[in-house]
Amino acid sequence: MTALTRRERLRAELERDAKAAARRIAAEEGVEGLTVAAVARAVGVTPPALYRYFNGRAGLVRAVYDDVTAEFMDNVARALHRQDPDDISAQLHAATRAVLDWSLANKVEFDLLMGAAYPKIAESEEGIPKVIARELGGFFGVPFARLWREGRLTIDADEDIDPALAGQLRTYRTHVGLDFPIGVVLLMVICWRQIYGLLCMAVYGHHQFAFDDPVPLFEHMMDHLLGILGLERSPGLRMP
Amino acid sequence: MTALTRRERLRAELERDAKAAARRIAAEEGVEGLTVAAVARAVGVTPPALYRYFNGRAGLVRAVYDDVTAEFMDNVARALHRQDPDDISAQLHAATRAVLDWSLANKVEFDLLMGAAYPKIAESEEGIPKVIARELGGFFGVPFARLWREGRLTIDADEDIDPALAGQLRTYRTHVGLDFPIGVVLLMVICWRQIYGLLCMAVYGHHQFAFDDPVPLFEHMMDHLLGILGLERSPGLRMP
DNA sequence: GGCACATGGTTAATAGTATTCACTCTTTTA
DNA sequence: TAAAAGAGTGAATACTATTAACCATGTGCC
Repeated sequence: MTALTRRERLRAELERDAKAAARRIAAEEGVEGLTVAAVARAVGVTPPALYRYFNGRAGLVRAVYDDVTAEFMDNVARALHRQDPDDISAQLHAATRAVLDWSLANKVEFDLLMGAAYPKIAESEEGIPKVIARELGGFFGVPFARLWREGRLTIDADEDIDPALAGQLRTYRTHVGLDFPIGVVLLMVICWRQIYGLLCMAVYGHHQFAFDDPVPLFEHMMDHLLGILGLERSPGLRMP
Repeated sequence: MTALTRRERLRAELERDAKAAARRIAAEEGVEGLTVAAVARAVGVTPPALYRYFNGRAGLVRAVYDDVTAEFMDNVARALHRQDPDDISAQLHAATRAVLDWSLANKVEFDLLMGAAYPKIAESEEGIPKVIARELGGFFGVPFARLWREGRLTIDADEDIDPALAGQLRTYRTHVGLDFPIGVVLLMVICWRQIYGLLCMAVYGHHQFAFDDPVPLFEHMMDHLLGILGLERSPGLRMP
């Protein structure tokens, strides 16, 4: 049973409302518009009251970050699991497209997760939960691992990789907790580099004067990336 | 002769000092730390005085943006012109490396030029000078044009490019004012996508837990990009 | 030279922000 | 039921931007 006292219930409600207000304000006004006073107004209390719930302004930003991270992960995971479990091409395509769509629909949040606001959060006292890199690496790492097991990837041999780079690739592999040659990790990074560049172009509006709609570039890139992995665009791709 | 009145001289000096202080403060404290009050303190006047020089806080940010843009352009141009004028590989390599080095040494400024702060500036009343896209496109566009003229590029034929994408590529080509097939533009964008992704990874510290030093990844990427262009790493590369 | 005007600074005032502290009212608990 | 704990408020401090009124001084003209 919900053996919640009246106080606990009210507290949970206000915390929920405040988080929701913070997310909405951040999305509408940008992170710099996310102020303690604005959230207090939105939930109908005075600013000092929120200090019983959050660690000041930084705590509000952090709360939004945690919310947004969960939403993002969920989004990508659902896009991936919407595909045929044996259709790796569709899985990678859909997951990547989900990243693009979410990022475009949530530019402020993208900035928090992967942009300029990220380093500040990472350097905060709480830091970034290790889970994230592992989980996100996992989304893409698992299909890559399968492609490798099935012998479909053409990868560089360990000894052909610059030792400095190889060390970094091993660190990354350890972090996401997967077990395949660092040549596979290198392939993942090569793909991510391009995806991330396209995301930043689209979200930050760089070159927007020409590439107003990022989808044509995205689809062209996906064809290229799937090609690198020995795959083709899947006819069974399921978009939401 | 410098027929400057005392007043004009003092004004020029204060403007110069204020701009320098603004740049320093932004670099040290981040753009959010760049306040009218802080600059006023640094140059020894009261905050309202700066309103005779800048359009408030937004004007200060804009002044820093303009300064930084000029510095960035100059940096890339000098790295490029330091190379043998016939060594396209060295030119592209050096210019790209200059972009990376400058971005890492000036993370806040990078954010202003190509990151989250960029859209706000682009949407301000003054907008972004058209010159920039043209100039930056030119740095890389000119070597690409030469490679194409020399018949060294393998590019997609116009009719093999998705019409939606082709239209965007034509817009881009018009904007930078160069004259080659859109397949060449596509190659440029493919390269930029990867460079930009690597820059954002390095500057924003994404995946920093593993890729603390971005240079190994950068050099690996350059080998790949030069390969796409039918080039090899130049032995004559001159680094500063 | 002296006078009028333009320039560029000041102070004061308004309004917004974060944050801490002391206090009070309410709820919980012993 | 009385003590303790919790959660809000109001006041105070210290920042921030920005505008307005004001004043001193430099500039240019007669």
